[in-house]
Amino acid sequence: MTLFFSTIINKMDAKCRVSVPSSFRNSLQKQSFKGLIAFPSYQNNSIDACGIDRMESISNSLDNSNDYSKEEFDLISLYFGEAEQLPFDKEGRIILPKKLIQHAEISKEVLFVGLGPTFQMWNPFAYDKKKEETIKIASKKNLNPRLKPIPKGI
Amino acid sequence: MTLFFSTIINKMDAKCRVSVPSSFRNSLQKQSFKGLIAFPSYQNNSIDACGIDRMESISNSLDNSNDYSKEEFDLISLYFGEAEQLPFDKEGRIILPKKLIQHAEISKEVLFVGLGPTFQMWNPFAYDKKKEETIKIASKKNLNPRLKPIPKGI
DNA sequence: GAAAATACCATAAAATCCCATAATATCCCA
DNA sequence: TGGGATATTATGGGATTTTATGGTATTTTC
Repeated sequence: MTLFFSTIINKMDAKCRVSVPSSFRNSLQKQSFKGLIAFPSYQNNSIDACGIDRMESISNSLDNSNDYSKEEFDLISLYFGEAEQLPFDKEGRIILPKKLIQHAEISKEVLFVGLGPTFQMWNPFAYDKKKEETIKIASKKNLNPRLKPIPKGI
Repeated sequence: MTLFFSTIINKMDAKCRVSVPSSFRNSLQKQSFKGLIAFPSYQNNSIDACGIDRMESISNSLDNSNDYSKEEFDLISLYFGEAEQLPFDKEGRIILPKKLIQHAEISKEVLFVGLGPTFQMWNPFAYDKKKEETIKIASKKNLNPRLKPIPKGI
């Protein structure tokens, strides 16, 4: 299983090319499609992304399970429709499509943030704002990042 | 299951390299990612760390669970973003990123302390202070290490 | 043929490898 | 059990490779 961590900012050039951070790239390169799958997040101005492996397992799970609600099914279907398959060039860059750039309001810099099995791309400024908000809400509601018990006991 | 014990101090060099104590290293080397995952602790100026196996287990339980509110999920996502995946070099060292060095106020020496399924990295001075405080409070409240927690509000 | 997309090349900075050494720890056998 | 032989650590520094980022050339598309 591939997990994505950390936060990295890279530059987007005039051709809309961005280096995918090497720590992300290396695991994506090992998958059957050498690149990433990206879609506009429906929750905020960011781009959701993952490797083809995850898309395949989601697809399998959808195909084999009746436990998804109609609403979930519809949402996932929407995601498939809006997904873009972005291959790496020789240097490990992708080309960001205009639709996604507009959705995330990206201009010169792209912030990559790992979320475990997936990651996101942001306008760095927007990410900072989101981060502050998250912390504000968490402290107001007295949440902490302590995870609920881990089932297997690792 | 891997457990980390004991306290070891190692030197950090000019390239920010630190040897991970061999007793910690051996179990981490056996996991799918040869290295460790490190986060800034939200409770104090230390660095929390564990192996990839633990992260995979946490990630799986998150991915399959509906028990988290959106706010909790956002907060946990933040922590994934602040985590760093630090691979061993051939000598069994990691390179500490500046962000983590600053968070833990580390300069030349790194104290590793095992906490069972996880471990921490500290500035040795800060750890001594924390240790003293912990002992002071425990003796005042006459606490003892035991298996079951003492009910809150005592 | 013009515009867009893609491949190819170049470079500085950073990360990583590789080797060397000294200090420990561990082994092994009398 | 002792103590020399061997292996493993921890640590340092130079050499090499990778990464991020440009730019130019070539191919594709309509």
